[in-house]
Amino acid sequence: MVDDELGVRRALQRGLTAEGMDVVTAADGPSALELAGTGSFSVILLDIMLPGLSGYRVLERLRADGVRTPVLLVSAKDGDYDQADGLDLGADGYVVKPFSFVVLAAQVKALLRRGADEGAGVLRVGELEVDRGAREARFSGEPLPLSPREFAVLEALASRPGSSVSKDELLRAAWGDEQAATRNAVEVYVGYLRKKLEAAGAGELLRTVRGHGYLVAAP
Amino acid sequence: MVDDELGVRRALQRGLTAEGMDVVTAADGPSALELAGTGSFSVILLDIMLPGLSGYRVLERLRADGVRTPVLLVSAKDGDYDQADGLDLGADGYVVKPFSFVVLAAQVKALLRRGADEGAGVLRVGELEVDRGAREARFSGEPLPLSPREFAVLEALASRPGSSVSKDELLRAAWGDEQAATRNAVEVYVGYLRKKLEAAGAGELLRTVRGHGYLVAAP
DNA sequence: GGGTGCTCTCAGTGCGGTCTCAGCTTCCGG
DNA sequence: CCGGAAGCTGAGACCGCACTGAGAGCACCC
Repeated sequence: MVDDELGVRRALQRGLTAEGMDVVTAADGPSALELAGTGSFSVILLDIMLPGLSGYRVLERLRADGVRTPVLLVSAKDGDYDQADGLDLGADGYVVKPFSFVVLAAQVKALLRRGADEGAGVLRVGELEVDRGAREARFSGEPLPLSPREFAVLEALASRPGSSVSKDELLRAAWGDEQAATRNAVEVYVGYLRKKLEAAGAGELLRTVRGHGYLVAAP
Repeated sequence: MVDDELGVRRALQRGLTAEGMDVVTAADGPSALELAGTGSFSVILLDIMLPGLSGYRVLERLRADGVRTPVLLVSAKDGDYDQADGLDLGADGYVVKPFSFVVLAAQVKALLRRGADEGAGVLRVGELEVDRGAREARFSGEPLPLSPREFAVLEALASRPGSSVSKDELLRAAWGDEQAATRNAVEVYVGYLRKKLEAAGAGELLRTVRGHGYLVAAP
């Protein structure tokens, strides 16, 4: 957590620690960069109003250095700085001072949760394995050759086993942009996946939830 | 979403709908209270500057009535009203006008996510299970094949077990828009549900409350 | 330049789902 | 016991969803 005011650091450290988090603080941009560069954090809470090196600059440098840690920006009350700018620079959230601690904690938790999901190595659903690191899928040990797009769709589905994922969510997860393709593209790719899954013996793994989307679950 | 300006309502409704949310609007305090009292919302977006009954009062009444739905307050730009007051009254977040839509959506999503965790997955009424994640219903373990509309109706009923739900509320919950269909459609779908429930052995689960609506309760 | 694999759109098909209508049954007050 | 209102239900028309095969466009590789 990066803030130049001692009082803010103390208060937030106490509050977040009470929520079960480990908190490390920094008071200025350079030390924040140094700490963040170690890559050993799950979330960075970054004040924009810092003496010397502003929070924007810190964020910019971090992203330029390839640090992907989620960043929650904290801004001063008056809107001289634009939230959209921060989000464009790669921030994952934005909180305006003075903020409700509950909301702040909720945002941090949401980012933590997301990070925990993304970081996981191998997803398993029944006999199916989705190896996010190797970008490879296997069924009962046998490799399952998938194109990049097919893999992305399967990954999105397998990350929420037993839960239905809508076509719009799949577009967002596997295409990145909801506008990039039509819903029919999703149907086509589910068709491809099914063909390959059935050939591997995974018949009923990928089910249709009519009117909503699809889900993967062990039979 | 409660706001007295038609333009704001339209803009937010379009934007939030594009984010995949179902939005119902109200223009003043009393109708907001009436709608919110049904308890069928995940988040309430509440403008403070309302003619007649202010947002603060609406919030106060809601909490006094035991409505726990998360509330995101929206204030005018100048700080005549204090955020702390709103938070003390039981608000879960605060956004200052003029706000960035991206930020507003992010806050709403954060609240939705939190609510989704709490209200997670499976509603249970006696032997009946309504799995919101998989969009599937089960009775004594056996899957109960339902069409999307049937599922939506059952979900709305099961989310308030033992409590009568009016046909208009069901229209709002399962059709999204009160005008989308007639009340007779509700009767028809309750009929479909009853047929399938009886076939599964769930006889008296779905009862009629003459002159009002329907309710599900364990026998 | 031809070949290959991937992506995505398009148009067509079949079927399940949705919803209205009209007639019927049930309920309840008088 | 009657009549009207509320609720129920079978029939049927319409519609849009899910799926599929064909193929165009594209990048990459010999």
